[in-house]
Amino acid sequence: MFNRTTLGEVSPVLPIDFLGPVGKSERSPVCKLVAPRTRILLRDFPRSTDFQLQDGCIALFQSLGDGRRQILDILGPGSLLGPSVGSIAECNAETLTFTQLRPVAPLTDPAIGAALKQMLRRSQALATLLGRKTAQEKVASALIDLAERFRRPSKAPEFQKTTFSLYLTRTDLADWLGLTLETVSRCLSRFKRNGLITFSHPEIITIADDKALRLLASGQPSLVPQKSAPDEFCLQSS
Amino acid sequence: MFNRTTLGEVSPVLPIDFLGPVGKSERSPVCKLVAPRTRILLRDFPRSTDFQLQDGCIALFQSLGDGRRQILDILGPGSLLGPSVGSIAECNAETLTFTQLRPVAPLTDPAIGAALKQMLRRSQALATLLGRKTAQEKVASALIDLAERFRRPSKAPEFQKTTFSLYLTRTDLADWLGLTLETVSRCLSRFKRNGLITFSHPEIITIADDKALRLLASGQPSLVPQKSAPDEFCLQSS
DNA sequence: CGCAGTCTTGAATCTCCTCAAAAGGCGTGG
DNA sequence: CCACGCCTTTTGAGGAGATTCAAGACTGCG
Repeated sequence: MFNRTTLGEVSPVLPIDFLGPVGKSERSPVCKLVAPRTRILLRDFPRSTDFQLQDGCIALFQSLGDGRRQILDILGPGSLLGPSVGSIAECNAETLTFTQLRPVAPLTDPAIGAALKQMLRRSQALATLLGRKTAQEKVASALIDLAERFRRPSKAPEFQKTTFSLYLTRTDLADWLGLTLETVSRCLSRFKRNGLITFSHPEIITIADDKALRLLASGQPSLVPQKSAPDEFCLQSS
Repeated sequence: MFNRTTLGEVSPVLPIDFLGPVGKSERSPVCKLVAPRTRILLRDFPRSTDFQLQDGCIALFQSLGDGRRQILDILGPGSLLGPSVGSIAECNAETLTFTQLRPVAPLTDPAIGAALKQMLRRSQALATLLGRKTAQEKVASALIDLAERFRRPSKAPEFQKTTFSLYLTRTDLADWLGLTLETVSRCLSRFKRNGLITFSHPEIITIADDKALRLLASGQPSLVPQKSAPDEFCLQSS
């Protein structure tokens, strides 16, 4: 039935809200719980169904022959994963924490298109980050992105400093941002020193100065190119 | 009718095989010929039709506020451009040479999905290039990609060295590969010195040693990540 | 308590960038 | 035809940012 290792398919450790045991023969579309650092195989399963991340975090990545790794995206709750949208490129996926995957009904074409557009937009933003941002800007951008998607319900609703759990290690961040783990660590330390963020545990980050951090992130790609703007052409059918 | 500048909509200079004049009131789906370095507006035209590149070359790019630019893809003959697939992200487009755009009938959803997947695959490959390849590897990768897509019918079919016209300037290459124009120029000079490529005009490149160049390009992303491979999980519904 | 893992920090190195000048191509005009 | 200006490309020298190498600190776990 499985032509790949099935280890880790169902994690030995279950969180409280686990929906119930999953057996091979079961048909009901219950969530699968996957342990941290589990490789998810995207290729060679054209007949597999798609999944949606219920909870947790997954890294999509490509590897170069000599071990260099580039994380292409960090998937959070809501993200889709599967042959319709995920097995597109020559890439692997790995869970970064306990992750719940919910099987979803076959997607309609428009839904697939929408999901693909979302992934493409993020991929393009990553390319701009990788090609044209400095280390500081990269790390700031990453923190803002992660904070928005993995924000924790703040226990003290008064001050509203965003806190989130950084499922990525320094190495993961480095592989995502095209840096080394030392550079990432140095940037984070610097941000901490300068009061942009705070953390006592290395993996629980609090945004202390959201405005300054966003400024440092060098903003999203600007829509009005500063370069010489010669002729313009409206993309319109005759 | 046009709420943007129409300059450059129809180039004043026509190549021999131009299909005929294009008038504003014309309905027939004839090719549009666009002059080099013409900005093509992708946003704000949701009702516009899609186009297919008949001939020529277009750069898709994003700009950062301070003028930094990242080229996200180089489109060649066959590539689609338009609201269905092109106006996705916050990006602009610019022709790099005389370019013919052919209006196409509204795409079916599966066709849009296929086009998006193709774009996503290329975008992810670019991210890996930007994040994890050295300058030399980047330039070598770019040359191989361009050679495959813009190869010229070789006049001497005997030796079969691939020659292609490099529609990109050194600056364009730099903005695509996350480098500076000087670094690009130095890499090209080095490749020339080492016999990997030849060129007398800076924009007509001949691949002299395809094998060595591909080796230098550090290959396509490897499918078997070298990193610690812990558990694996087959993406399959119960 | 001690070990293994990750993270932090420092010093030296290197790749790539910045600044600068010179070379080459191309069109214009004398 | 050649001189001139403009633009892109090439090449060099120096410098900055990120990497590499290495040591030490912190955390969790047996």
